[in-house]
Amino acid sequence: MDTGDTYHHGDLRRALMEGALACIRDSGLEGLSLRRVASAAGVSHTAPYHHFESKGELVRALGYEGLGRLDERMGAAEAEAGGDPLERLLAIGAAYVTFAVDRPDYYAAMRAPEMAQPHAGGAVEEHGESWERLVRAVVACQGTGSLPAGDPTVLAVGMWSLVHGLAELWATSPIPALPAAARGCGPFTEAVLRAMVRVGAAD
Amino acid sequence: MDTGDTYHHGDLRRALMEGALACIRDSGLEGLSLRRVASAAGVSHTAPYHHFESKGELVRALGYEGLGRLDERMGAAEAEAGGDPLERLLAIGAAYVTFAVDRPDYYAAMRAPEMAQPHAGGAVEEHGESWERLVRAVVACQGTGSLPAGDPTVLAVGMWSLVHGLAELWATSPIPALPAAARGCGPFTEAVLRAMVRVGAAD
DNA sequence: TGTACATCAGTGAACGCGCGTTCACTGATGTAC
DNA sequence: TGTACATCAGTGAACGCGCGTTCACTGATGTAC
Repeated sequence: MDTGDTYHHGDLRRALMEGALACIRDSGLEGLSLRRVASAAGVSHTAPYHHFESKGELVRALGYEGLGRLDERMGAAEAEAGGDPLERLLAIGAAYVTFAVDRPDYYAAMRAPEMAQPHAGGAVEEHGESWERLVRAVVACQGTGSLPAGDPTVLAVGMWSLVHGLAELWATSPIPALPAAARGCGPFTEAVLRAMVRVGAAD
Repeated sequence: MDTGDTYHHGDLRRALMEGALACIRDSGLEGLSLRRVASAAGVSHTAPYHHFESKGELVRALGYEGLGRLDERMGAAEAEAGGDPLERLLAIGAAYVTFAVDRPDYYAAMRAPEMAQPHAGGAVEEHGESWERLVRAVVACQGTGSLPAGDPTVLAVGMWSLVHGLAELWATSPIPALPAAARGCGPFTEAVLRAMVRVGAAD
């Protein structure tokens, strides 16, 4: 009960990851330091090395976890959206932006330089499942004619860029300055996505 | 001729900025250090303080210069595109992506945390001229019916997000991994923009 | 159930690093008379 | 054209900082017999 609190910590690995996320939330990815994380977990600054080979490995662990969470959110949103392919596509996109906005900690870790380390090939490959989910959704839309025919990966890149950029703009805060964004991130995102997807329509 | 090379340097301020850009190109924004830049310019590491109050001011100088260059490029592309509003809009967007891809140094500086410093309100405000250029282009498209009616800022945010995200994806290198991107950044970007702008069209 | 021992998960001291920044300085340049 | 002087733009030594990482260590835990 004396040393029990810190020694043979229940799950220090987990605690370190949560602490690191909090640290990123507070001071950004560049403010993340192993020493800070360790001290936040109430542990000496060398203790993390029993759970992560290096700082980079911690970041990578967070990044991969984030990728997983993101894909879960996208999957859940897609399922909730019902049967219409375009609605499903929009739901996926909106989920991406929402995730990035309310989990900036994971989002930052996912895009950390350390994530490019293991094998160059990079993010699309890491985002493998999500990317395939997106392509599938685009193809489905093409099937019902709600998106024009043609190379689906080109449209998928467009959609990916759109939500990625939107998330980025929210994060760096120019968007909240817009009057139209007063309705909040979710609704505004949906408005933008719908507007973009209707572009060129006869209306 | 002896000390002439370094002492009362022709234009050390400029040399430092160029050195800093090179440093960012080589090792990214987080690899930028005043000491490295100074030594690359062949000058003691305290010399920069006669030209910049702090490291942050250097970064900000680069950022604002980058914003200017970007807007010039967008303006030139727009003018070259001729009279059709949609072509002009596409040219603006393509110029954004191209700039980000071939001047990653400026692009990084523009999005540096130091740029948020002066007044919260942020990037859209800094991007003031470019943002207005974009909105004008969108309104023109709505005028000729090549974009649907409605709040032009929503569409402008969509376009901005699209090119911003596309630039980001090129930079973090998932895009080059796509087979469709083999044709190169410029043509691929144009294909994506055209595809997105045709979404929903009767085709 | 006890004992011996390997392993695990902590500790604190120490290392070397590059960094931004301050300081007192000095030599070159430009200007007023 | 000369001289005196202010200013400008460099210099090198020094500061303190937080960082990642290594090291030898120690006490707790789990396991084999």
